[in-house]
Amino acid sequence: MASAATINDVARVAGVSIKTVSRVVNHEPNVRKLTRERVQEAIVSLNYKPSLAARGLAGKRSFLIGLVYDNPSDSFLVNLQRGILQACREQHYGLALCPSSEAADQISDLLEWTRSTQPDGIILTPPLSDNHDLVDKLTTAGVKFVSVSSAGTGRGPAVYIDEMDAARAMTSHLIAAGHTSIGFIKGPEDHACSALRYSGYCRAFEDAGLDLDGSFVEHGEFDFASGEVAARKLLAYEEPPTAIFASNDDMASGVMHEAYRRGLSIPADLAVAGFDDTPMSRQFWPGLSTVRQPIVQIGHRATELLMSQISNGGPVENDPLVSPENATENDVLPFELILRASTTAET
Amino acid sequence: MASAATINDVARVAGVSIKTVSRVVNHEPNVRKLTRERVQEAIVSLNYKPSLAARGLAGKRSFLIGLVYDNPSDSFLVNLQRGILQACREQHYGLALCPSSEAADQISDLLEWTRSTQPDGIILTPPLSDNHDLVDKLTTAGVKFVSVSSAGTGRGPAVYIDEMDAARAMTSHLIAAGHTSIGFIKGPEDHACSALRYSGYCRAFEDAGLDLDGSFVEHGEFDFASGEVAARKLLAYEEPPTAIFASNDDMASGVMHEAYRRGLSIPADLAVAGFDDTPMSRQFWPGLSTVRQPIVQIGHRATELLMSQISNGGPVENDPLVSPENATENDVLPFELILRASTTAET
DNA sequence: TTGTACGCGTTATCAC
DNA sequence: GTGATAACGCGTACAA
Repeated sequence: MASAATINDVARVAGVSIKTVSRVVNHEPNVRKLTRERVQEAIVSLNYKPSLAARGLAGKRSFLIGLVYDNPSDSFLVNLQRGILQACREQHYGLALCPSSEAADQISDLLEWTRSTQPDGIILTPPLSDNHDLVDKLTTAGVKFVSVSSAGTGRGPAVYIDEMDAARAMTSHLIAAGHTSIGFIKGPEDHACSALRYSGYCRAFEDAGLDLDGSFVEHGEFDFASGEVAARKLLAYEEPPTAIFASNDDMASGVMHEAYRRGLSIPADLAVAGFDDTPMSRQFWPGLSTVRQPIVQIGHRATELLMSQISNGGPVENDPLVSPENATENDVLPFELILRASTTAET
Repeated sequence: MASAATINDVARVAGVSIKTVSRVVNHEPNVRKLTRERVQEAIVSLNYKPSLAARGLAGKRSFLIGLVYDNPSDSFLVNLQRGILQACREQHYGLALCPSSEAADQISDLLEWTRSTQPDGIILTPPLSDNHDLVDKLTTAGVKFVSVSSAGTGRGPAVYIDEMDAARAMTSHLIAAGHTSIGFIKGPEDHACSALRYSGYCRAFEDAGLDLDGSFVEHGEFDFASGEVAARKLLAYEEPPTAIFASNDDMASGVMHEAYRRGLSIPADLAVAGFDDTPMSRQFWPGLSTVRQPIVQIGHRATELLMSQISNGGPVENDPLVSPENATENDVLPFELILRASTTAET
């Protein structure tokens, strides 16, 4: 194939200097309308595309952002990627993936990756975004980032939902349905959302003036197997709970499995609720009540925040003039309670 | 932060020329062991990482490969990425994502993407890999690629499983379990695997000397909703099939939903089988019998093939000297029949 | 408003 | 075996 056209070719065809072409390509001012049009014609006719590599070398930007993750659920990762890629396409950016290596030193690995790939910024997902040590090191290393995290720890920009409120809403729904004995399955400690979801569960009990029976709380690892194990414990009580709220859908599916194994019927004998609204939750029988996070939007918004950080040369400052009370309010996106048959009589 | 060390810094510290450093970094010959060690020490002490951008500019390679996809299932995409990233890490390559745009002209969009991102090669997934027009244009454009596809169309290297044989095996399993009336739900036409899986289903009937009742074949779109619709039709017959083989798990979950809605019990009243072994299939009640593709390995292998294509400067030739009969045999990976409770009496 | 000259960090071509 | 030096394609001073 003919080697691709360069900026020089465009300049020659348009009869201008490469600098002018550069101006047009980068939408800089100080170019006459006529000249701009001539250049644009040349660009089209030559099918010219700027080389990312050259731009990265010459300029300071690589036009690449990184997505860093550590073993998230499939649908979370895919939907996040969807939102990010959508925003990237709008801004003519590329996305490079950086799955955090399993055993090794995650922090230095990530730092090395940023040094060789040189993304203009990165998006951090839980539980990495909840790792203060990591976040601090990124900051001192001058790496721009945005967290997708439930922990508004004030350590840089973040996009998230109100996990506490979401868990409270789901628990309240169960209480409103008549349940007073509700089991809860917590997530792993290194996820900030685990504690938040748990506190939402507790809050709902307080709201309703109910006593919290601590023995109905089990610990899980956000996966199917740990949900099964936790359910086994919860259902072994003499007077087991009549509802179980697992703090994510995978664990909830484990609960359902265990319930069916014991011949229980859902929701008649046991109501089950999850969190995340994975595609699975709709496909189960009965459909699983759950909390939907707008993950695609979260990815999109996080990317936008990252972009503005990149162009401004620093973290987005809260602008007290614009929104005196809570300048980062936009970063908290709304969740949605999805009620299906696993907690309600009707289909 | 201190600006990152460059090849010049390394050269200075090691007391050699930059070319020698380059030789060491790229594992080229013609460097004395002693020199090599000195350079490596300098690299470590300076924490030097070559700049991808500069390499891309100077050399012809970008050290980036692209993954092109069009709306695959979450778990397929994630697992494929896993395998690809694993291989990428081994070869010090980066992965860039190219989700094929929805409505617009997929082919020219993809071509433009390759021209601006300049990956050293791309990995094509179904149904794009089954699109002859696309594949031809990539070939004439000189873009190196590997297909992840069931269609060994001879249009370039591909990695896949024997879809026909897999579907035949699953169908045979159902027949062996005593079913003679088995419904089948096909996938969309633009996926090459759809026809292959269907022919496997037919083959199994021939193998068993059974008559094929064509009226038990429905069409689906590889999603939950179309599985429900197809099941509704199949189960509406006066003498409905006693088993349904949906050609992917999402459709199978729709079948299970519809079965439960009608008060049928699985597998007693209706056996259900799927294809893909998505995580979901394990989490359903009862567990869904399905076919497991080694997707992670497929991604890994496809990346390896792409890499060798990149270094050899052309598609991997079949080497008749090494494997006279079938030089591309390695590219057909084994599938695995996963039998769970949805088709068998035992749990 | 436009153009010139230089540098970004690496690879590649030759000499030595 | 090793080392100067010229590309690679583009951004950015600074000059015009």
